[in-house]
Amino acid sequence: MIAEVQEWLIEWYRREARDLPWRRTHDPYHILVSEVMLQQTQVERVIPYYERFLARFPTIESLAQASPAEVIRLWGGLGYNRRAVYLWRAARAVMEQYGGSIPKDRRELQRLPGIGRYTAGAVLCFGFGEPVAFWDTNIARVLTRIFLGPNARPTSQELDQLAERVLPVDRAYEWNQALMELGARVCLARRPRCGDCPVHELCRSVGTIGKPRRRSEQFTGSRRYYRGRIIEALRGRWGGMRLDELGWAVREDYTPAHRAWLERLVTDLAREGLVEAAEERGEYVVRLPGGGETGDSCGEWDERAAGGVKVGPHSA
DNA sequence: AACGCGGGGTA
DNA sequence: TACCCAGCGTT
Repeated sequence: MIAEVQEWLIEWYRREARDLPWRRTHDPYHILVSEVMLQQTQVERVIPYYERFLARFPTIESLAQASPAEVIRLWGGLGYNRRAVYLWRAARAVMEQYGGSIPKDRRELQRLPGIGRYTAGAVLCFGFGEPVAFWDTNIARVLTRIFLGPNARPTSQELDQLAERVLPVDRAYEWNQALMELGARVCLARRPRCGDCPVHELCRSVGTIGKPRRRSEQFTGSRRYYRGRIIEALRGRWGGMRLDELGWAVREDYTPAHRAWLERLVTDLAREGLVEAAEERGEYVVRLPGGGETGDSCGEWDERAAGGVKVGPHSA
């Protein structure tokens, strides 16, 4: 049963696989960039960002030498901006701790910022060609449906064991890619297209329907929305912005009465390394980290020279 | 275990 | 409008 699923699914993948740019490389750095971008983000949206990012930062060293501000700017529109900071920090860490070579070890990979269980496994398998088992939401759904049935609710550990048990160690790359390809195009969460599935004859869930999603909350006007607006406003401002100026840029009805609200957002963003808040000439100025006149266009950005996260006075 | 984190495409 | 989406870090 397992061997048949492996055979049919991989055969289907060889015939049907989309020609995605990260499937044309085994460079661990390129794979890492693609996997971080693909976290919670659709394939079609990632493709142009992936191409642009690697055109600007073809090596992990070039990424490590950039300012976080430039990486955040290049990330603009992709969403989850913290990923840009994590990726940049990971590049710095690889340069400093591993001499520029991404570690070929699961635990060491998972110590890097922004790299969790899934991404570490994907880098090992797709970058280094290691026969490792791992799972994301797609793989979890596909494996659960095929091998456990429509009512199964496996724990994380059970999914680890299942993925491990059904992994064909001599064809791990194609197997893992095939599972994700099937999950993305056929074995859909809500409406699986079992008629198009290469393993529907073997699947324990064939013909069943996915469970309804939980309602997504309102985005416009949310905290997330304004965080995104703040980063977007700062992307076009190399000199930074005064706090009130930033307030006007992110909401039409801004008044100084909103200042405490805005300060809270800015200090949280600063703590996460997405912005830099500093007092300059008596003004409270916010900018992307390392994006000021001191860094960016000329040479390597130095974290120590920037002095880490600064937060200006809370009084007027 | 629960929560916060973006954004654009599509029905 | 509401729904969808190759996770991770924090609490």
